[in-house]
Amino acid sequence: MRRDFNGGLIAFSRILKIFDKKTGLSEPYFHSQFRLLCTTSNSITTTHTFSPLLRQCIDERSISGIKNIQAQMLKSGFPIQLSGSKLVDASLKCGEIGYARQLFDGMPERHIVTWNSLIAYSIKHRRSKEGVEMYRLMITNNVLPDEYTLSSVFKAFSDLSLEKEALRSHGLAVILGLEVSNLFVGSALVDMYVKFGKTREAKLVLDRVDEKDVVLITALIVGYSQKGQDAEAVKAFQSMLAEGVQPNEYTYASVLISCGNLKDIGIGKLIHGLMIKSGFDSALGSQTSLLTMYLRCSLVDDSLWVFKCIEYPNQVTWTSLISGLVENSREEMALTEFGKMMRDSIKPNSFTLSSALRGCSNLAMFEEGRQIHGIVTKYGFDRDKYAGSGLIDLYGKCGCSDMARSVFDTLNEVDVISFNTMIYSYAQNGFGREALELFERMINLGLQPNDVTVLSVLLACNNSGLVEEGCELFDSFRKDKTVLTNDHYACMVDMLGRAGRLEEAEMLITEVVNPDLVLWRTLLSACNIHRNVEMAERIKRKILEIAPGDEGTLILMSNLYAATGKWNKVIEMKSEMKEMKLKKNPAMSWVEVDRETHTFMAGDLFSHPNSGQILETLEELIKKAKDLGYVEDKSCVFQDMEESAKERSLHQHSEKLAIAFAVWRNVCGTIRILKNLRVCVDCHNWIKIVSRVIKREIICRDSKRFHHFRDGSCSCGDYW
DNA sequence: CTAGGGTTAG
Repeated sequence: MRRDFNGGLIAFSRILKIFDKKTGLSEPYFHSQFRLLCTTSNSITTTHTFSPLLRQCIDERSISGIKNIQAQMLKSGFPIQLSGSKLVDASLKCGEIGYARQLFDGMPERHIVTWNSLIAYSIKHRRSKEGVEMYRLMITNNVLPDEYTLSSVFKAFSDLSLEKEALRSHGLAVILGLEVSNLFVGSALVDMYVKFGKTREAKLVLDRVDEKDVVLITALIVGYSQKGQDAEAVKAFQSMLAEGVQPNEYTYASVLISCGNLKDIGIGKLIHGLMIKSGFDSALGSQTSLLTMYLRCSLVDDSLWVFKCIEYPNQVTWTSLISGLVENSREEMALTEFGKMMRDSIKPNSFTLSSALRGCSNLAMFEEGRQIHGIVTKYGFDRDKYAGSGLIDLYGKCGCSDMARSVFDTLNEVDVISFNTMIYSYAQNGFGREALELFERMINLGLQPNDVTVLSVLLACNNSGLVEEGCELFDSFRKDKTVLTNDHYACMVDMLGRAGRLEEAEMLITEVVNPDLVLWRTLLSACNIHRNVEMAERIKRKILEIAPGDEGTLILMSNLYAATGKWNKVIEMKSEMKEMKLKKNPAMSWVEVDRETHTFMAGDLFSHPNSGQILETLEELIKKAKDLGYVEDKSCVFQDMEESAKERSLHQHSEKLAIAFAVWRNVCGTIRILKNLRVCVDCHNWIKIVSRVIKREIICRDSKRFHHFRDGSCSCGDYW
């Protein structure tokens, strides 16, 4: 025993010299540690006697058992602090941090393991604040942190964004030599800098660590991947292989996400191969990332194959599949998979629900979307901003901006994206004033608008004929040095162009560095509306330089020539289109009746099973509309034909067929139809009157926006 | 007796 004391003394004084020099810690620290060494070496027999009993208490999670043992310890004359760390550890393992803390506070001397246990437990159980407070207490009590303390406390610093304190403790790790020699400390540091968003610092730490292992390198790869430095992530992965460190499921899980972001299917498939070879292709986390990678690269079939191989997909796996399918325009399949997920009793989260909702809104599936709204409510995500923006998007795209607004108003937290979604809902439904009001509120709340906000606001002005407001806003955005894209310019060109300010619109395009097809075509379409053949021909030449034989351009020109009676030019355009083997997109409309979608094509009177009843209803509707003053507007027939044939062709437009069908099926409430093209003037006039005839609201979503027809007028104010 | 990394997102 004496020798032990001496050995301990020598060792401690040696350490003390080093510490003194580097940390300035004082003698009392040395004495306290030394006394602890003596007492713990005395008490070994005691703790050993109680160890099996404590283990039993832990197994049974019995805190009363622990208190029993504590009482016995006291009775046998041993002060708690001698075996306190065991009791603290056992209490923590029973989940009783309160009692552990009570024990801890009653100990006049605490072994470092006791400190570490409490700190680690607090941080692991989302009580980082308490963990850090303990850590500070430890320092002020002159207990020097060790590798265990540091590797847990760094996580708390990143949780609480305590960057300054983190740097001080990093310094301590450097002084103690733990940064380079202990992998736990090293990877905790790398992870911390990653969470602070400082991948450069993380890399510097990694470089200093003596012998790198898979966890350390993976922590860095995760950082690159999450910060969008995807090329760096792949590079780190490659150098890891070169150094002979074997990746594991965590490594694959994150590097594959970067491959997906890079859309680098070559390296993605190579890594898939490595995964199979090393057997990590059966780990759920890496399988999920593999699935995501294939979906990001638009290889839907490969991703479905991966999914089929997964035995027990979890919430994240399903969510990844559903959102990826929606992203790849496979909405129907996404909704089917969502149904399967629910049948498998896998709980959805707000990501799952917002993806499923996006699937519905892309297809304007109102009823299906309402069902999912029910699920949102059931799982308590009604006020969640992710699920909420899915709902706002759904109701916006189904033409119900008031319902969208009531969702928006109940959210418990709003951010730029919730505002954007709501402003866009107003914009596409033509509620410009409401959109602008919301935009102002967003600014007052101090939220920084992004490119989507700017586009939504301009679109709102455009769709409501608020040309002056739109121009003013656009000027202010330009002055603010907001980054304006071609989409923003296209919106302005459309706004000015449709208002007949064609020269101004053309001037605006000259500002754009790289004017694209859409921009010119927008202007061309404005020329079409205002029958400006001279300008249109000029624009047409410009477009055909960028995109020879552009289909949309030829169609627009042909329509313009038709509208101005230049039939020989029309024939010229048509033959050119024929030569290019171009066919006009057929005009189509959809209507959902009893959760079933029916499709109608212009001029197609016979393919629907109920075409007889539909035509009968249509004739009746046209007759009643005529009684209220409907007259065919033949200016939108772009073919050279007899007047009566023109009328017949107008009567066969797809939206008229769809509405007739909905009326025949006696759809209750609002009739909602969808169109792939813009609604024509004649149909617009007709639907306005029909809404009065049937005393029902008709909402029509065309390729650009919504029209709400009610009691003889339309929400667009005849401006679209 | 105490310690480190991952996958879903409007």
